[in-house]
Amino acid sequence: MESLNTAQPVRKRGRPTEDERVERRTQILEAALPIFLEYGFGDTTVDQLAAAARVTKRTLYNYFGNKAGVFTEMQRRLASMVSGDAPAHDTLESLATRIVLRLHSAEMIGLHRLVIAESLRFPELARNLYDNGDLRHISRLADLVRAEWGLNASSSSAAALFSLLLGEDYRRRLLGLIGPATTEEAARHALTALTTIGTGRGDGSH
Amino acid sequence: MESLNTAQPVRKRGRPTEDERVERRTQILEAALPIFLEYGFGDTTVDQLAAAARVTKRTLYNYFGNKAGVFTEMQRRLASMVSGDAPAHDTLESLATRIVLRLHSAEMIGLHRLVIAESLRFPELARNLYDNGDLRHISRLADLVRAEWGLNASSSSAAALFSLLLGEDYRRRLLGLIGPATTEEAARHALTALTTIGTGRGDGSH
DNA sequence: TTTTAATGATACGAACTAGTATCATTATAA
DNA sequence: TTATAATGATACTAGTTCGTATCATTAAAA
Repeated sequence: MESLNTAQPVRKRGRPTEDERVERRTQILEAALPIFLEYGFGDTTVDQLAAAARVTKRTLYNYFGNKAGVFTEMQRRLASMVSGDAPAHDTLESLATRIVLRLHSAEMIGLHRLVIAESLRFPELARNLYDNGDLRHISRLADLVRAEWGLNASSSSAAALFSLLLGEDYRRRLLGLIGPATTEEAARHALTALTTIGTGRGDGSH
Repeated sequence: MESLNTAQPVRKRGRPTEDERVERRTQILEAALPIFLEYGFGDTTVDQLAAAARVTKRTLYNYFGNKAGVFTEMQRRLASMVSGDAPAHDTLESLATRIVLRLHSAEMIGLHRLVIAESLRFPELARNLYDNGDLRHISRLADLVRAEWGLNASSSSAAALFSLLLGEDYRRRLLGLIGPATTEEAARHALTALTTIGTGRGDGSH
């Protein structure tokens, strides 16, 4: 069921330098990510991983020991991916919009689905996603909530706001019922959530 | 070395009546549920299912054709499980508490985790969970929101309320980071969510 | 130059698994 | 009573997959 040789750019053979080793390492991990995202851990075969990275299984086992080794190594590279980079200047609305756009993207939905599915087998993966994802987002939201709404807005506002930024649409996307969010949808969604938390009643009125 | 059999209640052999057939059918499906919840679809073997149901593979294939047949048949029995039965008289607070207690239980978290993991392979399962779960909960919440808060509270209030009833704790449970909710935690959680939506700011103050 | 570590290509073994087949058995249906 | 459908118990087939092994090859290291 796998496509056979489609003009592979044959790799050189001999002994690699140290730089080439680290480069190949990242190359394998980057190739593994979309495979795991699509097939999950159990239904991804080592042959798939090797083929995607244009590497033989021999090399793959040489670098990572086994399949779980590739998986757990990959997750360490995801910290920056799940948290995203924070612009210096940000308003609550722009931050909320960026969070929605990010968490409702196809890549992040796929990643979350994978991590949830494998959370019992790979607890570190779940912990990593939560600490570097949710917690950082909530922390940044809390800073801006205090800055824009004053100190009487307790820290639980940020957590509630984050839950609304996910909302039903996020659940629908996790379940594969709808596609990723557009920029416009994300902005509208963020604004609605802000209004709901800021004024109550959640009817989006002003 | 007599028998490895640990006192299995050996089943009778001959031809079963129609009643016995339906009974055995449900018996197999009920036994399959916890297995699928624990191991997922891919890592559950047919031998496991047969052993759990105290039935031979022969019988299992006779009833359900194949492994996916057991899985998809099982999901039809989950409609009532995911929606729950609705008491005639309910206040918004009691309904919210019951929803939290239900959705944050170990069984429901396991089910959701499974459905999310297999949502791409079994889209019907995801659709079933969402329609019979989320949508019904939101609908019931919307009725009571209108009844207790008046008609000016739009229907989006119910969806936002539902998102808060899930909240960060639900995410933590999906990721296996914390255990199921106690009755007290559920009641407190529900009250906080109601206050957040009802008054805004989400600080739980009155 | 010589040695050696790493690789490509490929084959292989061990284990597991879905699904089928065989045969005796037994209770239901005719 | 007799024929038959369904089962238990178990073995089996065919396919898949993880991980290892073999051998030639090549470039870095000594």
